[in-house]
Amino acid sequence: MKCNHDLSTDKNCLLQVPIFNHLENKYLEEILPLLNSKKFKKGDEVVNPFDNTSDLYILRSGYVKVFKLSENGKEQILRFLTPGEFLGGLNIFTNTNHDTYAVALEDLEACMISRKDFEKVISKYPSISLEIIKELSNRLNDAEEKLTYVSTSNVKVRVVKYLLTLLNPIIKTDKVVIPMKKKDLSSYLSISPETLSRNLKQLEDEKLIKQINNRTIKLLNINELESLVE
Amino acid sequence: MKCNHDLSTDKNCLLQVPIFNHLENKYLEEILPLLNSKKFKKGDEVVNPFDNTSDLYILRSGYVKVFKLSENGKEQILRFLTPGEFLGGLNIFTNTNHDTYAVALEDLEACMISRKDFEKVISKYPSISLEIIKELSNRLNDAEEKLTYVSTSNVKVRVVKYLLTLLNPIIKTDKVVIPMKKKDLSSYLSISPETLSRNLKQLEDEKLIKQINNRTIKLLNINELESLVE
DNA sequence: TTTAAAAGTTGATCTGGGTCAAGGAAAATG
DNA sequence: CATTTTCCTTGACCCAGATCAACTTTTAAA
Repeated sequence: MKCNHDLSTDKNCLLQVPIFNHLENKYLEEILPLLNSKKFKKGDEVVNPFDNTSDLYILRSGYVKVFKLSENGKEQILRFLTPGEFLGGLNIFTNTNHDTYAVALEDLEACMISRKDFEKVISKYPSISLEIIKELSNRLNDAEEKLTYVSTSNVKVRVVKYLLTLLNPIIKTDKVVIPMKKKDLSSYLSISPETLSRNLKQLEDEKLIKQINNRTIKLLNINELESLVE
Repeated sequence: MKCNHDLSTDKNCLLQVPIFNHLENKYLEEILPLLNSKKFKKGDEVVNPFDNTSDLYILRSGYVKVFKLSENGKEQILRFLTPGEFLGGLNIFTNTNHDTYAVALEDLEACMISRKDFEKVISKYPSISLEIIKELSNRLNDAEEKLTYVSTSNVKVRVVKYLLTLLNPIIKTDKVVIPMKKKDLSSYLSISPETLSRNLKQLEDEKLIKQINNRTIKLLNINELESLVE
């Protein structure tokens, strides 16, 4: 985890990120010196509820899983973060410990800004707050939607719904790639790995999908799949 | 959980509400004229995903349940709002339809501020954004914690955990009052009404609680209850 | 106050999905 | 590269909690 100052890429970081990239160039120049680069290796904890740093990270490259642990030690994956998204914010914003972990799923680079500096930036540029509010609103809705599915829909519906989210709306293809281990996917969907495996097999038996390899799935009948989830 | 404070004026409404009450008096005076009072009868929909108004409501008195409906029509209660909390914000902040409903559980009064006016207020007083960020962060954490419990803990643990949240940390008493219909509680806990009933009975058989009446429960052994949920 | 409707309880029954175990596939490691 | 470790799959089994039905209690309406 080494820190360095590479302003050109830090600037790319700002330009890439929704919470900053709406600002005018001269303002970005002001924020730039406050950023530090930080690298994490696959498996590193980016955030854990026991460290007391309350810095904000902005993901520049890589892939992060965010999860909680229950009292019996089971992992519930809450979301995956991709470049451009921020993490570590919760504890910053509320000053309370939220028992949320974040682990790098691959080597990754992040821009870090300290809590103190971030508070300065926010109060100077209120539009950043609005972007954060927007993002938090969307995360909240996702979480509440997920809670609703888990409590009211059966596993098959949830699996199919997930597969359909993988469809790229631009590139018209019926092949989707699961961007994580199936073990992580099963945690994300709140089911056991065995049940995920069996459900995919059943969908295959019903000629609705074809598992090309471990991560790639061909959707054979998208209309039929869509009608299953509503 | 009724609020006993007199919130009969719009100004009291501002003073009572975390997202505004940190502002100086002179600023409150400025915001005051932008507020409209609005009353709802028990059962009225305060927010529904199909109306296109994106006003913000601040609850002055009464009690609101916020929920989603699944594709099979089942209701998942997400949270209950008490005086001082805001609602309607999601659609304001993100401009997308989040399929969330809010219904008055009793007659209630709210202060309403239009989206346009609220945007003005926010950009003038950035500290309001910070309060909203704080509240959204907490709601997000609650939702994600709930998702974790529902997927990893059994019903008994969730019921006991809920009962313990009803303990008032100030007034030392072992009697708690469930502030809603058991039907709504079971939806909130993501279980069936029958299962809730049976679990409460079982806790009574184990001499851990005593059901005084439909809504009042005496916790007979708080330490033991706490150890059940870790 | 009576009546109707909704909420809550209890018993009987059933099943979706969890758990355990064991073997095969993939991925990390040196 | 070979080897070790982790991941994935499949079968056998089981149980927590849902559902259905009948009855009681509470609440709302008239």
